[in-house]
Amino acid sequence: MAVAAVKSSRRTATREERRQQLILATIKTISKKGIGSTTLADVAQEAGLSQGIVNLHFRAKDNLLNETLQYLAEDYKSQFDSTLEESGPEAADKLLAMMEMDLKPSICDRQKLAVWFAFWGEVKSVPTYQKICEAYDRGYDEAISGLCQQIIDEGGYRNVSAQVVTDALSSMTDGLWLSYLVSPKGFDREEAMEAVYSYLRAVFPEHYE
Amino acid sequence: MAVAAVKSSRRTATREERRQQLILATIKTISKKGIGSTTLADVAQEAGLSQGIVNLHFRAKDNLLNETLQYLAEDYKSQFDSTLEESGPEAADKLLAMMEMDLKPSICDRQKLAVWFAFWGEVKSVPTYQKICEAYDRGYDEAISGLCQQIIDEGGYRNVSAQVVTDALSSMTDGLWLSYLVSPKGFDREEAMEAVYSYLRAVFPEHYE
DNA sequence: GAAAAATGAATGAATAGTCATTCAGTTTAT
DNA sequence: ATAAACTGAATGACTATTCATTCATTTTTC
Repeated sequence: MAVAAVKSSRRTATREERRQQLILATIKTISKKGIGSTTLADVAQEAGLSQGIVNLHFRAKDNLLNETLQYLAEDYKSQFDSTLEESGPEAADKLLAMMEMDLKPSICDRQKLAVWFAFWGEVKSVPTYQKICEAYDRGYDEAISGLCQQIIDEGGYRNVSAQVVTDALSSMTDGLWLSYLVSPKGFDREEAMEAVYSYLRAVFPEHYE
Repeated sequence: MAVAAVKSSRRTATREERRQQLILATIKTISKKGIGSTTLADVAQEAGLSQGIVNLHFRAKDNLLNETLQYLAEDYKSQFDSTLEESGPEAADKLLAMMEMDLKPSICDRQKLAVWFAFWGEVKSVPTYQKICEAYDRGYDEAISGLCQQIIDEGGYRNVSAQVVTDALSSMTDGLWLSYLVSPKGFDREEAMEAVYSYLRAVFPEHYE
């Protein structure tokens, strides 16, 4: 008999494996029950582990939630970075690729969105969430406005501000996510992308016609 | 001595007065503590009333929260309706007025936004919230797309869909609200309005140049 | 028009349930 | 054998809900 692969039912895992497993269980649980009704028992059960496990690995619930938000932000950032790398070479191609990324199923997925909105819903009352979200927004903003500026320079567009276009585009994706969350039935990826595209065409006609 | 006005310390108020007072206290409390940490004791204290008062008037916490969301939606709707009435006469004026309304301080106020986002954060896990939000979105969508269609017809715009423009505009305001919530320091009403305006100018040049 | 009776709004202490956290003991890895 | 990971019952804090009681206001009675 071949050497049996290490079964996944190994009782002990490395600290990092267990932490990630718990974070994923947290995401799943929040998307099902909401952040307010997510208990540590729910998370432990979702992970198939015991009562006390979260406190063992995260010390306190606060921590688990902060790290979950951090995880979401990093997950987004990494998709964001690889999209930037893989697309191109023109700035206009990159910008379009970024907008498409925001609407593709691996990002614009109702489960993940529910978790993002759950955290956004507490931004005003939980300073840590605000800090994490603010940092993540800044990164996004810089990348997008850099691309917009390049496009503006290339096209010699007059009366177009990179910052304004960035505000418009990033708001639009957040808002489209909300509409998907609230009205999944009425949401249509193509139509959503068309909303973004209509703006790009309108402000950068040279590049997107 | 003039007849003393009935002091506001009257111990009993009508059912409706008390309910509204409690709803307002709920909004204030949620904006400060978040929906997850808002207790009935907090709400009662904010209202200057006693422990059991919420259950007396709303039967259960669920109910108070549902009615609070309903109240927010109606409050928005009424500002929305009066903006529509007072502006005009052209559809283009009305549309611009609606967009300006969404960014004026009485709507785009961090306290109210925190409460909206708190509810949106639970939309996926609380079906009642979804229903209320969906209905309110539909009303908004119909009004805006009606105006857009009128503008399109007037201007003879080709290749512009009223629904697509509506999606873009309504997403943009939701997203701008989020950016205000997350980064109040970095938010600039003028710049936000400019983002919306840049889109309007771009898709309806005849009307907004 | 005053006193008595009735009404129902409001209180706040008591209850019952939920949940984060702890920790003594168990299992697994080295 | 020792250390580390893990368990799950126990604990204590917190909170929604209930309810007997208090009290302001209105209605009725004489």
